[in-house]
Amino acid sequence: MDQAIQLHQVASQLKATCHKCSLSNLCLPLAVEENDLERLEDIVLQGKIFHRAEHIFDQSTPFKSCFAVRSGSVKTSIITEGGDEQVTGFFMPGELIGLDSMASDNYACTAKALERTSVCEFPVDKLEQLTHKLPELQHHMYHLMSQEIRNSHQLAMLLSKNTAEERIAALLLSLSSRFQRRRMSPTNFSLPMSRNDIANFLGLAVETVSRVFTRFQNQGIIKARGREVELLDVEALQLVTRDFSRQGCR
Amino acid sequence: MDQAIQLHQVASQLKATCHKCSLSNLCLPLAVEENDLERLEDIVLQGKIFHRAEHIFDQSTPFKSCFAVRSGSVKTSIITEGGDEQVTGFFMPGELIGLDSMASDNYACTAKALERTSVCEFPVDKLEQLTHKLPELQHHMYHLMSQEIRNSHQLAMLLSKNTAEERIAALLLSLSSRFQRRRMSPTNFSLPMSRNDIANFLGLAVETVSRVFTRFQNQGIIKARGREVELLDVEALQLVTRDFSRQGCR
DNA sequence: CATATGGCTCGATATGGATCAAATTTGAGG
DNA sequence: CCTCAAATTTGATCCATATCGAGCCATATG
Repeated sequence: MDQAIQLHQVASQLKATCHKCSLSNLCLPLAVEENDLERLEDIVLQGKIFHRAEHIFDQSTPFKSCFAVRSGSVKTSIITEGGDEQVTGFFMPGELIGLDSMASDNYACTAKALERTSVCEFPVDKLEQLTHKLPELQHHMYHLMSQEIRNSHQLAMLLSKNTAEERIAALLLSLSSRFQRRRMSPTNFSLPMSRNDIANFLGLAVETVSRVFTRFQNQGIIKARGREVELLDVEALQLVTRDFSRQGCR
Repeated sequence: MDQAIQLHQVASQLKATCHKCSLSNLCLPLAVEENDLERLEDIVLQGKIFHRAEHIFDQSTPFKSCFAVRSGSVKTSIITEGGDEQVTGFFMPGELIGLDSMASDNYACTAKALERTSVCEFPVDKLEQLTHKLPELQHHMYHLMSQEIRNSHQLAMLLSKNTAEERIAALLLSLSSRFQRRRMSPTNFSLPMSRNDIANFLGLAVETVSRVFTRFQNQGIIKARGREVELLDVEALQLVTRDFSRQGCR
């Protein structure tokens, strides 16, 4: 086959289709007028696939792009000089990764696919140029970053004031509402991350996470078999989290 | 005196002078070309004074402005439905408050002056318009917000993985470097916040904070009389924080 | 098939820091 | 200088969770 034609086909495949994306109501396009969408599509590198455990980017390598999750899920974490890992977030479809890196030349964390995951890449230089032209998009970026700060504060609060049960209930409810946002079952889903990741993220020992899961199960609040979770009594979970707002924590 | 003249004088006093501000190398003007500074000055309401314990803004009231600290210091905190307070940050001269509120119509937290404090007010609607015109300023805003996310992650890390001693050492070092940035003594300063605020911020009991202070003192690492602190052995402090980076945590 | 490996769970024990109670210091008014 | 309230410190006890040890299951490997 003619190589030029082949290249053209590849280009067409890569050619973005934010228009058609089912996540456009969550992701960046949300902010953009229909007729400006093409401009966003011009800069995005769409549909990159990563397999389980593959790195989307690595801490301390040159910061180039933000990434939106299209399908699958991603874990971000910081590796300290001591070699400890701290999970800083879990990202689901429609959510944007890399906002914590815009303050420096290098990525502030490592992003790893938790399963087969498809992402859209937004090169920051182009993204910044574009937000400069589209005030709505700029506003949306501020919005997303601000939300990220708030999530992070909520997490800090969870870590500093709440018990193991409260933390885990909060995480389950957060995941639940994020599944719901994507029109999936809010009570019946499969956790993309291991108990280890949960423990690390919530500042607990794996054993504690495990124990709380079984305790919840014995109380009839959830049903859990491995990563498959069913929330049997959402109100009870909300009660456990007490004054902890549902949308908090990531 | 003629009222018109009087008003004019007030206006002149309020008229911004980012040009002359000694903090312009920390604050927003940093990003702005000399000849664009006037435009920033046009939108800023400069030199508002708040006394100790006065609120600069309140959680859940309409979000209007970000504030830069000019002198003094500010504490931000979230009040949960249960009535608990969670301190989310301490802000020193040159630092910007309110970035966590840009995602919503209301302030996400309450900002309270810890002492007699002067702030510059940046109405967000105008600030956004201006960042739209000045790409450098937009970039700087991204930078600041990203830094805030990172600080918040660092705090979460501190809260989830580190001991009481490590947390307090990290806070002292953070304050130290922030004083240094303002060309003040990095080893001899007075804490703007109470032991209670420190405890709340670091997720500890007041008693624990107190005990760690005396322990550090007995070890000859610091000297503390009330809020006056002298860091006698910075290296020892850094050693305590282990793998915790100095600029982290706020 | 046997063995290794990683993820998860369970029980027993240890401990850092919370909590409770009380003494001491500091600071603002009068 | 005195008084009262608030902030800080100190001491004694308690508890949630880490830690250690071990077993179990599923999947991967030689």
